[in-house]
Amino acid sequence: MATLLKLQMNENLFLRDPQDTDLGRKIVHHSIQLIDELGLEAFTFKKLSVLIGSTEASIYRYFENKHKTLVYLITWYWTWLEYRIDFEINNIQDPFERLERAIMLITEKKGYDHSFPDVDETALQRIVINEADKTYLTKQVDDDNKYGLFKGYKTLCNRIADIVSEVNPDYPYAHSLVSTCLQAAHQQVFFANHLPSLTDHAGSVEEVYKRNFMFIHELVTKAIQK
Amino acid sequence: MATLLKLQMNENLFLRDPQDTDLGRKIVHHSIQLIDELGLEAFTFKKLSVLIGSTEASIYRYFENKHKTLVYLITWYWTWLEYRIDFEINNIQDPFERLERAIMLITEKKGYDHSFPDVDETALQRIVINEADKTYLTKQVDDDNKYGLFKGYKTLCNRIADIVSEVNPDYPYAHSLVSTCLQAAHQQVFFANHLPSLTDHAGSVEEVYKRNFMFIHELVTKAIQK
DNA sequence: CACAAAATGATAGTAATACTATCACATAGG
DNA sequence: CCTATGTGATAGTATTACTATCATTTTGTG
Repeated sequence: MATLLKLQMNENLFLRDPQDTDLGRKIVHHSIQLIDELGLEAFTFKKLSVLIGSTEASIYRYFENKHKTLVYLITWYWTWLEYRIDFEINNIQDPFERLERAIMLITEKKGYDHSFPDVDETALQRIVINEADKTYLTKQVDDDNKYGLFKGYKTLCNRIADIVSEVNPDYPYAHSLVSTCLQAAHQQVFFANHLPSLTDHAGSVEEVYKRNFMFIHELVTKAIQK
Repeated sequence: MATLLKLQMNENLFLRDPQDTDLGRKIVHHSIQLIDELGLEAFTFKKLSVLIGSTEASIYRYFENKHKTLVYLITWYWTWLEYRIDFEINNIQDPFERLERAIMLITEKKGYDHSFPDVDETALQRIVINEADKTYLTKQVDDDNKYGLFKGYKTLCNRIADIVSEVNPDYPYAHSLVSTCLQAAHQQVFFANHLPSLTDHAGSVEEVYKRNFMFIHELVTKAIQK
């Protein structure tokens, strides 16, 4: 039986902490379900309120708007991913092996994590694939950044860039390389599903993920080779 | 004096060809200006119609909705970029040099091209940086793809992937590598402007673009090295 | 257990958005 | 000249993205 855990989230992501109440947890759980099902554009607080048998007004007490809700969910995912990387490479000494494990974790298909019963990580990974870029591709990106809304992503990126620098301290593009690979990790899956001529990954879902791991692993390895 | 040119666009991108009439050209010209200024979310046909002294109804006769308008503009950019690559590498024999020129063209900051007087390529490049991913990150991506709306992007990607394969026919991820680099080419600029801890590119605008060229050039070169 | 405080629900209302429809007017080409 | 096409003017609708108010329920604390 897994230990129940709670990830610490930046307070500017919400008005009332959704992890603290029944309604809050319902909002998180069902917004994942509904964004996955409808996509961000068709997702509304009205539809969500009907789904969970509550009201728009109540949901607005937790999240300022649907954009902040998305940023919250996506940030939760990055924070969770960083936690999993930390956990897994904790007692590995060899920097290169640490890097390999990290690449494995960012490129693998996610399953349900029993430590977080309200979050369907499989659905959330699909949301990351389809919607994550929309968190920052807005006119308010600088404001949002000022309030620390992207700290989860930046911390994750820096964490992995540090490992890159452990392997090769002279490689000058560690951050660019990692942010590029984090992007490719989900973008290539999207392309394999919808615009297959933009990738070389084909076959079953498992094969796509496996091939994507090999592509990114090789890309990173060669890029930072001394 | 430059020759005036017209890029052939997929007919499913519009209801009436905006390149054929005064109003159409005004719509293209000012939608670039307005999306650049307001961002896609705040851009509306109402605001555009006021700006060009026309009406919403008239604009709807050219484009089905603002999403299609964006796809049209972004596709125009990819088509233009491919034309420029073709033009520039036309009489270069060495595959590696052809590839280098292509990477230069996808990563360089764009200036105004007098062959297309209605299009402000500098503003359009900013739109590509901020909004391009939104063309396909939607629930209707498969429908849109069926109607050929992404052909411009796919053709460009394949064109460059072919050059990659000329340099190294055994590299198995030519398409993935190119789509990843096309993405990085604008994403890294966005990060340098708004989320600088996600890149290693800093300094003046010119330095950011130059460093990004070097990053991507090195990434590709090492990736496809035999 | 009582009571105050906090959370939720019910309801209403508003400005803006994303369209669609209709009809009149302009004009451009054959 | 006259017809077809394009454009403008105007109106209307359902939905969205909120905000506000007040009643009711739940909860934590003394």
